[in-house]
Amino acid sequence: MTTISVLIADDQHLVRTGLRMIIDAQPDMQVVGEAANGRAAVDMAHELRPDVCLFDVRMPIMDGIEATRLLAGPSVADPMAVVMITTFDLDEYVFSALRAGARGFLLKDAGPALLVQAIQAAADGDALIAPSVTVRLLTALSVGGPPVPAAQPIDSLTDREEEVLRELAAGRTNAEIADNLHVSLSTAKTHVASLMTKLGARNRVEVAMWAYDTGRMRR
Amino acid sequence: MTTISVLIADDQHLVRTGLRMIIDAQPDMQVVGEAANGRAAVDMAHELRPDVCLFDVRMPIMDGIEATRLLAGPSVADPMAVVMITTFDLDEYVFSALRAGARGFLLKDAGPALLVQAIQAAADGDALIAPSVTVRLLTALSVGGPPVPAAQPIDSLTDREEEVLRELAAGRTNAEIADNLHVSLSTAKTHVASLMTKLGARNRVEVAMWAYDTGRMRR
DNA sequence: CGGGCCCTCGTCCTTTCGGCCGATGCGTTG
DNA sequence: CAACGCATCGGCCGAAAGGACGAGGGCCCG
Repeated sequence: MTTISVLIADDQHLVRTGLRMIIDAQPDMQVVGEAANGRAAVDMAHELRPDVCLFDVRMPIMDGIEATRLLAGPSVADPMAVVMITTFDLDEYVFSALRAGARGFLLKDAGPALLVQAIQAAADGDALIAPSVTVRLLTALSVGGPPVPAAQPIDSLTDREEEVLRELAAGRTNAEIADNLHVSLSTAKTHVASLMTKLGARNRVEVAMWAYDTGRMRR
Repeated sequence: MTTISVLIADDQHLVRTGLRMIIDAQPDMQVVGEAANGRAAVDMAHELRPDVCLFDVRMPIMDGIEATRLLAGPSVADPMAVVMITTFDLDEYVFSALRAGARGFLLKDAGPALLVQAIQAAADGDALIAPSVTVRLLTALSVGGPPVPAAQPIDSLTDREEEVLRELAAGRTNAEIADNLHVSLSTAKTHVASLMTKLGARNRVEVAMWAYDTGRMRR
């Protein structure tokens, strides 16, 4: 029996610690690293070469999906085993995660036992998906249409856009955003417009929702 | 040295387990119960009488604020020590939580050490608030106006308003809401207006945020 | 049966949003 | 240096949102 090394990436310190304690409590598993964002997670994964990566979907700087793509994507030579965790069970995430090469997909309301099983499965080269998620998968597959909705990478946001996004998601008007960021109303509107375009949102509410879902909101 | 008994309430299983492991790892603390929503938390608190309650703000059925009010509110004979945890550090929460009688307020990205300290403080009859939250508190207090924004219990929403709220928080426009609920644009606008009034929101984005924060949105 | 709450719908008006242009400057990169 | 991305700003326009009203009908409760 070999010990399974695990790398954790989640932007919430308490969550990381909780996951670590659950995993370290397993006799054959050990957490070898923690990262607070996707960028750091990718770097650490390259350095530590853990048996399994445990990534949260929503993380600042780089989200878990993108990190997974870089570590286990189709074009990666030596793909790693990545298990994704998310608070939200939105379809988009499941598909994106699996497309990105994830070997597992769990919801945060899963039990510790399922987490351990998922890690074990990923280490074995298998994959475990939360039952509730699987149902959605199968439903989507059986409904027909393209097996999996086309991927939309979402252009990465510029620094300024991230700032505007936070303001917007706090319920600020364009005028308030302009004031807070010390720019003209025109500029604020320009940034908001490009946000909507990049995210494919139809209005600012959708942008705000996206900010919440992907963890871009200060929390 | 007496052992501090702790009741945990969070709707996410993994988070509960993580918190439990952190707390149980302390020599003088022990988790005596877990609840997945506010209603259950209040019941369990009455039954178990823990030294400290650790509540998440966002929970289904009944949120952590309301649960805190029932256990530690001004009108409670024998108030309990409640520490609140939240992903979001929106001002509304801080004030609401403290008004509801909370003895602590932490962000989920706090470290385990801070969590332990906060529980210890609450058990001692003290209170610990996350530094980053404290800053906001002091700022709000120094800005002037009423020391703490007047408590607004938030009139309970009508059934129809709840429906409109869900539509709105999904990013729908007034016209779309009207169509989906089979009412006129005027009616949809009326409901949205009353939602904003009741929630004290300045625009629909704030309403949508509130829907997310209070767990009214699917997640 | 009156009063209150809710849902419904309407009008009028102002503000904000969102789209669509073009333009300047300033770095970085090839 | 040229090209490009990014941030900044402006104007214009129609659509949407939001505020302030009034008003009718249904339903329940005292």
